[in-house]
Amino acid sequence: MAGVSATTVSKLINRQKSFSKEVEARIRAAIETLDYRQNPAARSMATGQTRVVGLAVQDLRNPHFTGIIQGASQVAEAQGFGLMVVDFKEKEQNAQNLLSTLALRVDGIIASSRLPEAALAQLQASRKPAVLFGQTEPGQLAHGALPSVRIRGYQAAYLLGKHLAESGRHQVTYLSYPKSRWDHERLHGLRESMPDAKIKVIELEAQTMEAGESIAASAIYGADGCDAIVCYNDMIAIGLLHQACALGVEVPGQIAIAGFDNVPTTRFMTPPLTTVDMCSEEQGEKAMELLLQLIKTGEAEATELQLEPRLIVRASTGRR
Amino acid sequence: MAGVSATTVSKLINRQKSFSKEVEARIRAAIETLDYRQNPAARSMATGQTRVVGLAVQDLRNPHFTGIIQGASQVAEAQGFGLMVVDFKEKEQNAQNLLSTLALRVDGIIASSRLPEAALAQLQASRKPAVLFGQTEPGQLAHGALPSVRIRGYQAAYLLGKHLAESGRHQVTYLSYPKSRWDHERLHGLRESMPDAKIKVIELEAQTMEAGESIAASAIYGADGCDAIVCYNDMIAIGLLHQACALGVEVPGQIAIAGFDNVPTTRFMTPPLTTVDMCSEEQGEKAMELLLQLIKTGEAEATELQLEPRLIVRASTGRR
DNA sequence: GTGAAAGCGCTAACAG
DNA sequence: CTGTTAGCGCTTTCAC
Repeated sequence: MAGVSATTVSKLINRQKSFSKEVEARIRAAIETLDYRQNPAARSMATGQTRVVGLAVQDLRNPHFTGIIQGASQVAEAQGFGLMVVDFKEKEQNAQNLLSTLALRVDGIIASSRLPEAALAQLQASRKPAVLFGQTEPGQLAHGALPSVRIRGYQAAYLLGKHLAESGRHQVTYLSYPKSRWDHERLHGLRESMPDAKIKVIELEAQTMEAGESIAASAIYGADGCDAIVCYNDMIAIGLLHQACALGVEVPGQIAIAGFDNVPTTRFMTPPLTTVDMCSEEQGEKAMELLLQLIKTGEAEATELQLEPRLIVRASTGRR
Repeated sequence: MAGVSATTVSKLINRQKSFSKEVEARIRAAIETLDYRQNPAARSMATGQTRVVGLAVQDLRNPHFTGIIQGASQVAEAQGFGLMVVDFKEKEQNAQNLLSTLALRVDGIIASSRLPEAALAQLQASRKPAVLFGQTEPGQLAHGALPSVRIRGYQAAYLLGKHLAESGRHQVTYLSYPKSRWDHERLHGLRESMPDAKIKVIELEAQTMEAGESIAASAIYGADGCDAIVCYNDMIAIGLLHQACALGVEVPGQIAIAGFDNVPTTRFMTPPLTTVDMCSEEQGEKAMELLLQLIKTGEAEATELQLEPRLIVRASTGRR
């Protein structure tokens, strides 16, 4: 040690008081030469804070969620917080256990509003700072008390539906993923934006490219005169589009195809996929900003942020 | 409290000794009713272990790395370890700071062998258990002392080159990403597998779909009779393929296109992309298994694992 | 402006 | 088999 007590060093590091130039210099020098670093575990025990936040998503493999992680990670890093990521893979059980273990290690949690009800309830009960992200209508979520960054699925679907209607599509099939709490709003928005269209719904078990691929034939040929297929998300749409081409179906000539999320690869499909940007990265950023504010100050200015979905029109829904 | 000392509870929880049925029952009951959970920070301070591991990748947005995270996350979770993810975004500075902060919070680190040299050196010097993943030739890495899960880029490229040669391609362009330490081996393997081909190299600044897209025209028209383009990775290949189609170039009729990594979307491109599977998920799994072994036992059976790349032939390199 | 003492919740070493 | 005694490395009163 070079001259002072541990207390003083602690205060300096945590910017708590002011110091004589001389002492400060001496301490900094010592820190430098000893390459001293705080021990986070000890600090945590003393303060009760970990400077780590948790992020729970339902599927690491979906670029939409990767985008959210990216955004959140950026902000956390800038503010000196670590990030623990958990993928609960749509499993009820999983989610609760993972979340409660996670909660012990972090100062706050960002989680998908699509977590199982029970997990959300538990999260709220835990009294840890927590922010939800994802698609919800104001007041719709049972655990509405949790702060959230939301983006309206209804609105997103409405924009898309209107675009399809204007391009002269009337026989629409919606590839639904009913396991998701976000699914219903998308269908709802679609219906209201296309009052003159006939909308058929096919329910999918999975939200993957493979699911879109294997449902393709029956989706395309299953309804007479089907001229548009809207998918629950871009993953499904990518699989569907691919298989449609393989079947020799013309897109958009015969059928228009669209999804949600604006996953980066959609732009590179042939034809490029029309989609609705759900602001993946921004959701992550805003959620993290809100959470950190909550952690630091105990309160947040706004406890609900709403982002606006943006329709991204590409060739897959062009006029025929 | 219900009857015993803290020590006893600690021992029970950590399965250190055996107990009378009666005491065990009483403790379990108390734990249940109090909903008691260990405080990880306190535990960490006492033991010096955090039960968290760190994972550093260079680009969260590339599904190849997402796959690695996925694999690692799976294994960590199964063994009760948390995972902190860090994306150093190819930035030298970033990597060192992030890594040293990370090191304080975790019991061990899995990192890309493509980290900047300085960061690798620091990692090795830190004496934390660490495992590298990625492409390296045996003994090639300067910091070869670090345990690693490797997959031979040379081999991967060799397989691909041989396939191209057999499909009658002779004028090959390699879209190189020289910033990556993995780049050179790929070119090398390509050259040796295609001794009769003329290989032109174009160096890229980025390893993104956009980079592939914007280089497309000059890559395709820049070399007389170019009949195949191999990309440093699938991201570049996806962008290139897309733009090639947009330019009206026939793939594979006029030009064959291929990449590396076997990113999930490659199968869904039109035409589907030929690529080499670099075992993303398995890399993550194996690396985590190795690391956890290292953490728990201090030693590992094998300190170097080698995975075998698999050539995935798809339509983008079909015969013309 | 600086330091001494106490304690955060746990585990480890040693008794009994 | 169970309890006692000491810390782990930091922050936090509260004096000086």
